[in-house]
Amino acid sequence: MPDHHPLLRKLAALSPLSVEERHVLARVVAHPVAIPARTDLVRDGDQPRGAFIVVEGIACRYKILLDGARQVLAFLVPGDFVGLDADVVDTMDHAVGTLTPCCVVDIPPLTMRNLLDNHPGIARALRIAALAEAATARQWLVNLGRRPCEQRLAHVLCEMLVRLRSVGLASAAEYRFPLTQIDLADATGMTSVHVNRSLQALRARGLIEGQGRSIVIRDVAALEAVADFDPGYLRQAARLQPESLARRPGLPAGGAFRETGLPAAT
Amino acid sequence: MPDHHPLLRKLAALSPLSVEERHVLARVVAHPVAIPARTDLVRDGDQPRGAFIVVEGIACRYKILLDGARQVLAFLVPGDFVGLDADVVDTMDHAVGTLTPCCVVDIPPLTMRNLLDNHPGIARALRIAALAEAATARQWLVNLGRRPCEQRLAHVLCEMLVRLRSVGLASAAEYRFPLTQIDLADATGMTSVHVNRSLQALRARGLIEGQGRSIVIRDVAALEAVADFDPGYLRQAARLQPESLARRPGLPAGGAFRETGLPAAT
DNA sequence: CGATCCGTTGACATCGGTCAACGGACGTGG
DNA sequence: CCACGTCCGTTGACCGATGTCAACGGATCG
Repeated sequence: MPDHHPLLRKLAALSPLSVEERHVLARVVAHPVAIPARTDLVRDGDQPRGAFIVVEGIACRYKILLDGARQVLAFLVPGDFVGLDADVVDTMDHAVGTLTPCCVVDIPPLTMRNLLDNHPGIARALRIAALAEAATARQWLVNLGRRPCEQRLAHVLCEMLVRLRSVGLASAAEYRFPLTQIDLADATGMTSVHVNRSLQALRARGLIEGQGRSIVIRDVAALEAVADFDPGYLRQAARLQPESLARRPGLPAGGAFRETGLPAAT
Repeated sequence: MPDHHPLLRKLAALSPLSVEERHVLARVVAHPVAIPARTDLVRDGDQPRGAFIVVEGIACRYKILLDGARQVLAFLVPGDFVGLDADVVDTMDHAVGTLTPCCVVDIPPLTMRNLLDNHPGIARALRIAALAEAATARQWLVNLGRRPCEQRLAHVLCEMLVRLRSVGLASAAEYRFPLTQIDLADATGMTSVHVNRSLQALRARGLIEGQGRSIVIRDVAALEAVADFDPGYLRQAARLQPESLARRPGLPAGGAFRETGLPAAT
């Protein structure tokens, strides 16, 4: 049973799967559909019908503002799952669309029910995957809110390296990343012009190579340092975090949040 | 059975609760603990132990960067629940702390299990609440990535109006909001100086009143228009969304994402 | 062979950040 | 009760990062 399907790789890394569960997943994933680039998979305002898995290519969650600006909310790479909660969501608050040509597997609601109800290992793995996606969204909030542009880009590139590597689509420091600079801009809250210049700056610093279509990271450690990147949020593994100070530093010590044991009140 | 407890109000609005479930919740929530302002409830890197509910005051999820900058990821208001997934999260990737003095109810893991396993209505409501929180995070991504500062503030103020109103803590257009301009800045990716000026600009436009400690929205509709605010993401109700265009407008029509039926492949 | 779309570059504008100062509110300790 | 320290809101002057506008060339595709 070859384990190189991205979904299997990803889920198995999150929670142990029984042999049977692997077979079930392999069957679910057997018949992908090809979707051209720049095609909506789910539209904003839709009522979702079932779920799907990205098997090849890169897609994204996104929103369009009134003035037409687009914000990319998350990248979806092979192995990523959309629609875990389709059963309780009555209206999508964002869209999902392909950025490159993709292969996608559709999962009808009944299949979904079966996966969740009869295969606890799969259910658990999918839940953890959803938590990792939420953690990624938090990282992006930090990225957009508090990091200068060059660092934002570096962070996204680091994240994609780790995520693609975890499904076997990147080597130690290199991967194909056939996105437009416009796509990158919409993910990082920048302008495509400025993405271009910031990318050049990263190249000039010797941190990356490649002309956008594929990325080579010259010095992974250095890029992660620049980006303040900690891959911990992508796995669900223990790791060490810096002290959680309450206020920005530089302020007198009194500003730090105190700790609370939250004495149980029941 | 008075329904004015924020948690009950909130959950009952999301999913119908049986009388018994209301009683169970009322009991869970019976003994809140007072926590001073600026105190961590959960630290970044912690292993979460159980969950808790904010019953009074305002708290937040946040992260501290290497350079000490803080990004607020979400506000937590009375009725908000933290730690639904404590059973599968081994390490917190962010902290949770109070911004004002709060009352909080601690929920030990066993109580949690009981709620989720034996009270489907509660389980469902909590799940929907978690989805609403995720939707809010997406709104914030849009806010940080694509909106100018004044609009960001307006959006946050609109959001808080709706959220506080839904738990009975705001009138039609007015609520107490005892946050620091620094807190607001850390939530909107701005500087406190600029928050100050932007707030003044909103006041000058006649959109809001009040000196920060409490907010009066002069013209709710106008503020929502400025903010491009659609409250749909906070409830889980049907609503209409603008067309989901793929590319920014102004570009030739060809750029729009096509739609896909995703022909089921099983 | 023409349309597009994308990456690239330059000149320029501006939003929002930085730095610094000050006053008021509040709390604390003498 | 007063004096002091701290934190917060406010303002001004200044600056820099990033957006805007515009142009151009190469690649791709029909």
